[in-house]
Amino acid sequence: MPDGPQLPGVEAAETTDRIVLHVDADCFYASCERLREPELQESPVVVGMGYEPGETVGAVATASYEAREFGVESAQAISTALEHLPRRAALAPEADDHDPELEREETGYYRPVDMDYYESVAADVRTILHDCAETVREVSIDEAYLDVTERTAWEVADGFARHIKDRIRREVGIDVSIGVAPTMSAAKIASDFDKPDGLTVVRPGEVRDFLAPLDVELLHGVGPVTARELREMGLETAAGVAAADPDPLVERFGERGRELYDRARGEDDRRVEPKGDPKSFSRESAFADPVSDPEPKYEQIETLAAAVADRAQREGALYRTVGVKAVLPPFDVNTRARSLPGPVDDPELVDRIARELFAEFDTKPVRKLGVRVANLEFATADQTSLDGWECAIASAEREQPAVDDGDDGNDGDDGGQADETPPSPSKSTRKTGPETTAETTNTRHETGSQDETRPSDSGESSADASVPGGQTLLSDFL
DNA sequence: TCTGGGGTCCTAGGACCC
DNA sequence: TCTGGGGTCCTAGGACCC
Repeated sequence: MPDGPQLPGVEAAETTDRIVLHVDADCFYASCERLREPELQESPVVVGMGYEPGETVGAVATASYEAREFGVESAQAISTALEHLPRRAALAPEADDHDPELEREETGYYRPVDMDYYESVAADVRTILHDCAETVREVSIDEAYLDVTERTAWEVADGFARHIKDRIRREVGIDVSIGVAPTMSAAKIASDFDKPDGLTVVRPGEVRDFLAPLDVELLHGVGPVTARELREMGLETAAGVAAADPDPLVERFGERGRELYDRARGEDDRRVEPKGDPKSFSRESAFADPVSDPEPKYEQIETLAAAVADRAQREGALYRTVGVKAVLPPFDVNTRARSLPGPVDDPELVDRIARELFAEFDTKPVRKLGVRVANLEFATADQTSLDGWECAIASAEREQPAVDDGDDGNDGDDGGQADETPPSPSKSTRKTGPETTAETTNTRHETGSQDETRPSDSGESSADASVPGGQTLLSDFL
């Protein structure tokens, strides 16, 4: 995004170097666990899912630096992590057989993920960050960009960053690493440069030299696939990319190639902006072993659909698209989605559509399932005033439903959604919600398109669908 | 790394509209 | 009726990030 609206002659002011901080908590989940269990302070700590007895699927969410020395890494499978670092509790009962000294050194503590608690810690950190900057962009629970141009100057930027680190340690009790640079991308890399408890300042004019020796995969947005391709092009470091001919990069990677080239040269004119509303909500879960039987899979779908719908409801979001994900062995990711004519808040409909979309996989072995809602709309403050007439529309619909049907019917599935009559959200929970929505959609399918506009959706899935316990389901909707 | 969960963005092709 | 061009929306998949 460019710099926003500019009047002629104002550009000069806009080129002033920003002072951007990237603040990144060190092994955040593990730090949180230590916060409430100070005994864990010096020991290896692993936070993850799937360590509970009987669980076999799961992965490491965060490993403390002590644990990393044993080879435990983020995203590592639980089984691998346990090989590297047995859990302490598991060894304790046999303490007599072991050298206590050894135990202390070669075992670690495991704690299950507790997002609610980490959220509360993150909120405390956020308060401090907002206190220290004009603009804060929260990237994730443990990471944020700050624009502090108005709060400090380059000459004292390291002291300013030090102050933030100290405040967070003193008032919250965790360590963060901070990168300071004139651009977001350089600040991000700088915060990683000296982890943990790091502070790296890259001043204007130093960015390209700072980046030059770094491996390409350290550039934000370069993962294993892109790194390999870059190497095949003979580009190993940021300096290599920066000195390369940009044309082949753009040819190979499209827009990303251009971005890569710019970033490697230290060019990045993005401004720190607050994060907007979320774009989607999803829930997924894996089976210990691939499941072929439809029954348990539909049970999972139901659970996930309910969780997603509930989340959207709690966040005050309406959604227009419902999707599912089915991961088949070995790791074949399939997604299916369907959009509705208008935004809804309708848990039953989420469940219904998810089941239908999933039908084509219901007899296949599946290792993982997901349900998602997207195309979100959030009621904003000024929209709450619309609630009144939304209700009015809703009741008008009840009296003369034909109006809505006719309207929806003639514009097909796409195009024209944006400027058509405001879709009336079906305000869930009430029994009438799902029915209204289903009817609307139904009508659209039957009369809206005389020729099948989405054969794969409506046609096939209904044909071979055998939805357990749901004989009303399909007839209702299709 | 044989692979958990929650996200974002980009791309390509099809359908549709004018 | 073989057939242009611009634009948008939708779906599916992929790469990436934490």
